[in-house]
Amino acid sequence: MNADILRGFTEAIILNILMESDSYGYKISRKIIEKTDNLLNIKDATIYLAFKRMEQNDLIRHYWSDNEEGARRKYYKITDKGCVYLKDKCSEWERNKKILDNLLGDAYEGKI
Amino acid sequence: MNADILRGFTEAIILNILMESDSYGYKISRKIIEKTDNLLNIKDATIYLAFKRMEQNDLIRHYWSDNEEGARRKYYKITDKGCVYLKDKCSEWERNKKILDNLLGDAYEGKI
DNA sequence: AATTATATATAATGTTATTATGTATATAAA
DNA sequence: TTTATATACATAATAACATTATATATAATT
Repeated sequence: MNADILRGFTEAIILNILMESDSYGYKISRKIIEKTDNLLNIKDATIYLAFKRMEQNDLIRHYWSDNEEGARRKYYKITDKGCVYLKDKCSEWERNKKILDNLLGDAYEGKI
Repeated sequence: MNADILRGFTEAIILNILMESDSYGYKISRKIIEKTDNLLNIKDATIYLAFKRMEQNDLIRHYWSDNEEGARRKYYKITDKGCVYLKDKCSEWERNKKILDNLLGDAYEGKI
């Protein structure tokens, strides 16, 4: 389960989930596993580090849930700046897909 | 020109070029620029570091060109192991493309 | 009572790309 | 003829980010 190709896109993945609804670390972690049918498992630490970076850059903001039962949850909400960032990252992904398809696609076929 | 998405795929890009013919650092660097219409410029140092790693892992082997005129050139040739590695990386790319398309594709549309 | 699931957080480590820097030759421009 | 540019290789220092390891804490299950 090598997530190295997704390097630099962890934040966009998280932000896209936050577009659906506010959420928190543990739930996002589970959601990624579920959405990718267990093919991608972004580690907890990776997510919390991404939260930190994103909040510093004002892409997200947090609030604590006030539910008495259960462990406390730190919810995150995407900001306007976060929306713009996500949009840009989606464009970047489309562009990069074409580039890498082009660089990996032609010479290889049929030669092995 | 952010090449961060290509992290981990520099070697595959180089190997794919070496599938066409043996080549050397400077030429490969130019070829990537040409092939991507100047959208991707992998730095010299990145290529030479990749050469080093790949030769240590027996994915490529070098020989010096014997041309008297012009600066000397260190040619690289892909090995059988390199071919297998490239094949695996291409599969990984196809897999990761689906994963990231899935993670970026659905919630975003029409919401901004 | 012990284990598992839920939940957050940080330090240490590893990998890889970039920048900066250095060497050297050949060709084109001034 | 001197200078700049293109060709060609190489390494050290830096930066970014993902993972592993580790720590804490509560709730639910066995």
